[in-house]
Amino acid sequence: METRRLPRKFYTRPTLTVARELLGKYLVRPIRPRPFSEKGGANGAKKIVTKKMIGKIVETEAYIGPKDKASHAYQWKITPRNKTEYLEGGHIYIYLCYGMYWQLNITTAKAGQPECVLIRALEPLNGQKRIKNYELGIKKLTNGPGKLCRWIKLDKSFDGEDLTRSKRIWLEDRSDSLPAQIKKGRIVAAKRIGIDYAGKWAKKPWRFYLRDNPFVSRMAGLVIRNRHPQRWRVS
DNA sequence: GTACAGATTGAG
DNA sequence: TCAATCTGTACT
Repeated sequence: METRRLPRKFYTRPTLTVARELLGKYLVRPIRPRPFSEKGGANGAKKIVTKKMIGKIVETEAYIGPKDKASHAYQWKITPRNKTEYLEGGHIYIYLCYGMYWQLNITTAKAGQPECVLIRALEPLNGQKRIKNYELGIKKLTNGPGKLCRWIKLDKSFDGEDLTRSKRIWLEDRSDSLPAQIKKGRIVAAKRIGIDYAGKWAKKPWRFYLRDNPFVSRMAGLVIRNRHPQRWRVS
C-alpha cells in the first residue's frame, strides 16, 4: 500500500475546499506511551514500544477569519491563544475549550490569513482487529473534537506544529483504501456546532461530514452531491 | 487582582 | 435538555 503525506499545497487552498477534501484523509499519530517497560531479555533491559494511532477524518468545520464571527480571528483578533491560526496552511492551531477539551485545527490558506479547519470526528483504525465490539466501543472515543484529541493524545505542545514536517503527527493519503462515500461523491454540508452566538455566520453550511458514517458526532444537514467527484478523490 | 464566556461532553 | 468544569482573556 502506498501512502503519501499531504504536501503544503494541499493546505494552502481556499478553506472550504480543504475542509471538504480533508474528509477521507488519514490522521497519523505515532505515540510512545510513557516509557513503557517490558521484560526485554535476560538482562531485564527495557523496551520502548511505539504505537501508531490512525484515524480517517469523517467530520470537519471551516472557520474563515477575519470575516467569520464564529472564528477566533474575527476582525483580525489576535491573542497569545490564537496566534498560530495565522500560520501558513498545514500547521496546527490547538486550543483548550471549556477548560478541559483540546480542539484540533489545521490552518489553511497563506501565512497571515487566519483560516482553519476544525477536525470534529475520526473513524479510528488502530485496534480494529483487537476490539470485538469495534464500532460501539471505539466510536465513543473519537466522535467529537474534544474526544478525538484525548484519544490521539494531543495537547498545547502541538500548537504551531507543521504537519508537512512533524515526526509525531501528519496527514496522508492511502492508495488502497479510497473511502466509498467520497468515491460516490456524497458528503453532507450542515450548520456548524456550538456557535449560535455568531448571527448569520452560524447559519453557514460550513460543517462537512461523510454521509451515514457512524463515527460522525451529530448527523443533521443537507446532502450535497459532488458534481466533480474526481476532484475529491483521495489519491 | 476579578469576572466570565466558551468551536464540549455525558447524563437524563 | 441541561449543567459540570476550568483556562484564557479582558477588564478593574
